[in-house]
Amino acid sequence: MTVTQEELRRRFHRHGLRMTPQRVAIYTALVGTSSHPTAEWLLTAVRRSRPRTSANTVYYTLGALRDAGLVQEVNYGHGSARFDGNMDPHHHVICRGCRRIFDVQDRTLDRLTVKGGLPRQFIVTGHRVEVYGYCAECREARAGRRGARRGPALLYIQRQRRR
Amino acid sequence: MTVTQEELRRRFHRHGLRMTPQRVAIYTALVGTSSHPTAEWLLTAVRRSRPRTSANTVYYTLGALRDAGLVQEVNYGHGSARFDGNMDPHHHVICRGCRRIFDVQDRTLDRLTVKGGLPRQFIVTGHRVEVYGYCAECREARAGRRGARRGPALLYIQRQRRR
DNA sequence: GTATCAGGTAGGATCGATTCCTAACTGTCC
DNA sequence: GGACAGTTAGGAATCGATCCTACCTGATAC
Repeated sequence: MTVTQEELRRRFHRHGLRMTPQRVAIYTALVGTSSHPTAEWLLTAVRRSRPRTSANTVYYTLGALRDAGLVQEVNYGHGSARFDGNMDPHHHVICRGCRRIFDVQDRTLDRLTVKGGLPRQFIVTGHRVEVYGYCAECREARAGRRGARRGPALLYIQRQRRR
Repeated sequence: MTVTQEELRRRFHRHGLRMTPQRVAIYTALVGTSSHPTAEWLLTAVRRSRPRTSANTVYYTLGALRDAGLVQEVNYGHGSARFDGNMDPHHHVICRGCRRIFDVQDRTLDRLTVKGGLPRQFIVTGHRVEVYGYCAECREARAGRRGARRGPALLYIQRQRRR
């Protein structure tokens, strides 16, 4: 997705955010990818055009964009926070192998009914459906070591060794 | 929930886990609460009976229990990982104010159909629904500063009449 | 156009959760 | 009872994220 300079100005202005080269770079990089990048990925991306950008700026900016509702933070544990420039209603499919996050646009998931008891007087502001599994690339790697674990596979993610 | 010594032995043994006092303490503490505690909370709990238990042991044990499928790790970003001794299919309600996590048991949420395109050849192993909002205690604190941000209406859940 | 200044940036220090490393310890099985 | 792989403790190291501070600069008013 691309955003015109004018639309960019409007979005930033609406939330009282200054339009600096760093912010424009960070925001457009984020809106321009569907890869749900980490702050570090964005830092690297931004440094291609502005090598002296600091990590601090990326965190500060992402925080500001998040608070303004221009961007959302999606965390599934396991290391760094991920960010998503797509603010349209959508849910996520997460590969347990490579940890990639894919988008799913599905109207029916946007409207769910909770029958089971919510906590008393709980006000619902939103919800999110996460689908877990294995992408085409990872299913093969997994096919080898089959049967080692059976599981209510749902709801748990194997931690990846940090390298 | 409580677990007999015998059942405990069976569960540990099934996964080739040794039954040490530390592990028993950690596991029973986790199964005995519905508060989705952090590793640190568990460390404090365990140290009441075994003061010399190290943080490392808690992490190591939680990792082992998680990998064995006896426990699940539930992360919603914001600091420490949370753990859940409840392995029955259930979903979570998260208060954006105090960050508490409540359980929701709802059969209909366990069976969702994703119509929107999943990535090609993606194998689904599970899913989870997270409901966000504000608990009774936090809604008041929030009532003051109303209207500052409107949420993306997209993700909303219809609340069904409580039986 | 210039001044003004709150908001933004850089860079280093710090924090906090988690993992790594290593040596000592101990359930479990034979 | 002995052997040994799995565990534990404790400290060091790592890494993402935040804090602190001084400097800088868009945006607005003049």
